[in-house]
Amino acid sequence: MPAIPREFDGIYRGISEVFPHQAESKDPNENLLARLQQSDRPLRIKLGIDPTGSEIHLGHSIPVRKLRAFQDAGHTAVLLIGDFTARIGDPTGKSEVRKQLTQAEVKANAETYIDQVRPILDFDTPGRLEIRYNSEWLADLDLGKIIELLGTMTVGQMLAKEGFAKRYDQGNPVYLHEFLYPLLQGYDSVALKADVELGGTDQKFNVAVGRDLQRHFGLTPQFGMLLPLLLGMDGSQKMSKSLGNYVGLKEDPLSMYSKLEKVPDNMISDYFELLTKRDLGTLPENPREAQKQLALDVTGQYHGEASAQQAQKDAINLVQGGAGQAEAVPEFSLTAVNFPAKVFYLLGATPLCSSSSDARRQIKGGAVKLEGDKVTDPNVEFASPDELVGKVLQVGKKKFVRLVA
RNA sequence: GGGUCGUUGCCCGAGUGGUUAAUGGGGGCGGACUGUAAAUCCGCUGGCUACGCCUACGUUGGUUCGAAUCCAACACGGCCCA
Repeated sequence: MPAIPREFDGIYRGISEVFPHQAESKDPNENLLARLQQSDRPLRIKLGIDPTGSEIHLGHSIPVRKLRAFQDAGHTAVLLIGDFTARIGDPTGKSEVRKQLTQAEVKANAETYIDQVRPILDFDTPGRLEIRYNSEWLADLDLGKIIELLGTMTVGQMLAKEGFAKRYDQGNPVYLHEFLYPLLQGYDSVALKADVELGGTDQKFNVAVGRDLQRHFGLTPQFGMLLPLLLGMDGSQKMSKSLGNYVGLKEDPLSMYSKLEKVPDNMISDYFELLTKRDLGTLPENPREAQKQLALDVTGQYHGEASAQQAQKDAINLVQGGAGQAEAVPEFSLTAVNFPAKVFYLLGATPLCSSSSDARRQIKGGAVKLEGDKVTDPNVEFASPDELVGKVLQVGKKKFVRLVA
């Protein structure tokens, strides 16, 4: 494929696939590069997000960052909140049916989403951002229209979609309403007159349906730009909240930094490519050093450089100096604890342990320290908060809490 | 609608009347090691201010001294037939 002109570096960085893709073609309907160069108006770049949870993570940030790259090139980011489709549940990549959400949940989620992408997108330049909700056109779809949509696809085409076929073959339930999802997402592209739709590689089918529907309704079909799925911190599965291998955009600087400084070695380069603007040719040889720079860069994007630097210092102190060194240790108020209190009970009350039973186990396992001293007896008792205030309670190497009144 | 099989702890999956908080694996957590990692080795992995008590094997009842294990109804799902 011909070299990508430098002004499109940001747009073409780290992508997985663009389709349709006729690299040699000058036809703006077959070659995104040609479209970008020939268009006399800002293109409409669609990114749909389903407000199905309240927290978004670095994996979600990738297409959002791409959206920003388009904004910076003068195009219009159309952030589509799938408030209506969220209530169906996208079956993509799911081995089972997703639960349906209530309207209130969806609305609350949508608001926090917008808040979380604020550091990434350009909210200020006029004409660069459009936030839309698909209930706007989906809520009142009449049956005739729905049947028209259903009529554009065959069952065979639907089943060609990997998730469906697999679930069906494995004898798992596939519900009819799930067939509607790709069609509705595609119809969103019709309603928004999207020129490009962004999505993870798992969205290829849905994006392609969007093209078909746009053509069906007499519009120019959109381009699909697919982005790699970010692997989670476990290095083996895609980042997702339910797998617990994620870094949330809302996390405090210290925990964000701590997680990122230990991304598996084989993922460091991908993380730099997808989450930063760093020139990949300049990465340090030493993986440890690279991890630190990555953590600093990404944490800085969400919390500012100063906070990121502080997080780095704290992370080092916490591990090397043990308790008490860092300034950013989260505090835990003893007001929620009844005295006299035994250590295991106290520990169970903090976020350090999931229960008092768990606390006993951790103590037995030799994981617990109070102000640097190992706790071995779960039954040692404290008569009043006074003897605890200011001290640092620790479970394992990285979980700390400073006790306060 | 009919027939048949299935439903176990975070997940998968043993267990078919009596040390059963329930074999095993995965995941998670902790310890050693290390690069604050990976790999490896070891331990833990329902709850309760707790040497005892409580809740757990889809739901609700039943049979039994005693059931996750037997029976019935219901719910949900798979497959086959219509």
